Amino acid sequence: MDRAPTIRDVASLAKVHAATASRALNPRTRDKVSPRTVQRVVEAARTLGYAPNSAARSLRTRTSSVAGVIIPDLRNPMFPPIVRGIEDGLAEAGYMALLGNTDDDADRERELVATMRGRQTDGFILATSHRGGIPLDGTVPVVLVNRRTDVGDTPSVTADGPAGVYALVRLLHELGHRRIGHLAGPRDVSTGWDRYRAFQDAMASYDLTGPVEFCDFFTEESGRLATARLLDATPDLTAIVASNDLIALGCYDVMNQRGLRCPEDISVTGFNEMPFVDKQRPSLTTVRIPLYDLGLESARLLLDRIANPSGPAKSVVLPTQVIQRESVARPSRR
Amino acid sequence: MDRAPTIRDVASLAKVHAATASRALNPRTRDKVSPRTVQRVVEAARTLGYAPNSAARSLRTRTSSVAGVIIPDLRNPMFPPIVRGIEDGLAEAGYMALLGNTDDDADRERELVATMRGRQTDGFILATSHRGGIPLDGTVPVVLVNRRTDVGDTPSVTADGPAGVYALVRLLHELGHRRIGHLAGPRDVSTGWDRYRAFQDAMASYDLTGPVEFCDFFTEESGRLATARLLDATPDLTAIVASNDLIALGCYDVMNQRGLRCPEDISVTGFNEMPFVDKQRPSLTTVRIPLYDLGLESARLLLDRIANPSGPAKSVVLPTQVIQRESVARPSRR
DNA sequence: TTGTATGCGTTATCAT
DNA sequence: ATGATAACGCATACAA
Repeated sequence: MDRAPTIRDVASLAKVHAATASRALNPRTRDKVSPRTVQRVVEAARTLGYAPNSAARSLRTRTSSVAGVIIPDLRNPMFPPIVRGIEDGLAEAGYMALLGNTDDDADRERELVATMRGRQTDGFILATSHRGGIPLDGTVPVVLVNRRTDVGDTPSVTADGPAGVYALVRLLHELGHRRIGHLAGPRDVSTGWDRYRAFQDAMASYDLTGPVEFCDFFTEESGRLATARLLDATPDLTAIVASNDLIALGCYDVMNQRGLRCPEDISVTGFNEMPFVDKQRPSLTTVRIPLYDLGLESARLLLDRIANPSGPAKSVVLPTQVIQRESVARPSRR
Repeated sequence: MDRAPTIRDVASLAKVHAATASRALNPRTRDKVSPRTVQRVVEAARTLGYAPNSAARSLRTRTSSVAGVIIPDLRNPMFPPIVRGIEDGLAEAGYMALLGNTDDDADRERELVATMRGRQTDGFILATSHRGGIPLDGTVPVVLVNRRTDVGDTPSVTADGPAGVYALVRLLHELGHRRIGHLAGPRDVSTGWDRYRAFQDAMASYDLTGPVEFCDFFTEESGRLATARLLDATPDLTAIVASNDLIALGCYDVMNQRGLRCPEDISVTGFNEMPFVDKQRPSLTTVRIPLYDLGLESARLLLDRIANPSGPAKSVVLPTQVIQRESVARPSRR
């Protein structure tokens, strides 16, 4: 278990000075070295199996080729595809991801950011969900994925949720539904809030208004509670637009408990196609969000920000797609 | 955008030398400094918002408090809970995880390991699945999670798959099934192979033998292909034990296509409870594997190995639990 | 084009 | 108990 070769070992094998070896090995400075020397150094590096010590490099250059990725909880099925996209995007530039889960705890988030900054993270991708400010002071590049802040000075990559909501409401309207309710997401989460507003707008465009109940969280349990309130307040609904799939599944549960059939009695739609919702009973109509691409684009945007920190704070919006399944049908007389 | 405070800033604020500040801030050397000095230094660090520069620390100590975690694909629902457990386990010791996906490509795996080693990774947790050797030379601590190698000199954390298979076969036998088939996982994956052997053993213990078809991958598509072969070869089966849930879902598909009902015609069991299989049609009987705990224990085991590299190569086996649902029933006359 | 010198921030060793 | 000093490996400004 002898020590790993350093650049001095490479240099002495190539019979040059360490500085020259460094220049020869770095693509950016390679043109300042004669081709023959480059050749010798590269050869020496290969035979020794040299790999640069990234700690030393980080210390010297103040960069690490590592990005911090902070999400609420990897077990939420939204995030694995996003994170995978992020990693693939970062890998395109030789970057790696340092992953942290906050469990939606703002203190934990601040703590993670601090720890990661101590680890020389070159930038952050935040997928945490609150609409409030971000725990960063603008001295380090940040990209938001699947969320925006209200003050729009942070680059973000989001899906066009409102367009998806419009499409769902249009679908239900075309099927003949007029009494449509909404199970909204938390008010302080940008995606939930955007969908709520889009729902109101879409309904208004058909000269309708619909009852709304807000969920405290994007969970089945919150969905159950809100569904109960919604059905108690407005028993004659024929369709329910849920702010995401988990809430829709909670809605399924309450409907089952109450002996209401889907879609015969009430049509239900979700949002954010989750794995296996096509195999639910009934299979769930939902909106597919290009999660992997959201991650991929956010990584590219971050790399762009790192390379060019003072550029404009671009935002990227990706299209969504309605996936119609068994959970919606024409309303029946009730 | 002024520079982050260094330990010298902390030291000068606390009116001590940098070396003393270092000792005061490091829990391991804190007892070599007078309590009053520790107090002053800690206070100074807090007021400055000091966070140690981990690149400098790594360079000096040759450790990074970072572990490499290598998995096939985060989008496989097995892995998010495992990775989350790993991260929580690592966090207990101030470690973070550097995550890499191999897509089951051995070259990619080697490449990732090399890159991560260059980043001063203190150890590795491998969740990749092949039974062959690992791409590491024994100079760096490694723990396998949810897999074993055939040469048992690498510490591992696995679930007791064979016990789960036994329990499933016993359940089916008690319900009255005698013609039970197995959709086995890939031969070169330890979990699949172990379950295959456990199936044979369990069947033999009831003086039965059952037809087996191997899947090339743990996917729905592989499950569909193998199910078709199994049913073609042995049409009179009353129960099918699938090597995991995805394969079982593929089995559902083929049964649907062929007009076979589950469980009326054939009972089906999965393995590795995946999210939402309780909401499938019919809800799937499966074996729950403590994925989060698998990750947590593997992190602890790795930390143990890092602290004590020459100790024995412990392996941890965690219990599994059968979750009985609608997909199994007494066999009907056919 | 190449060599020399220096410092990034931390901690281990030695001296006080 | 604390201070002084050096070294980890690399990249760069400057000199040659």
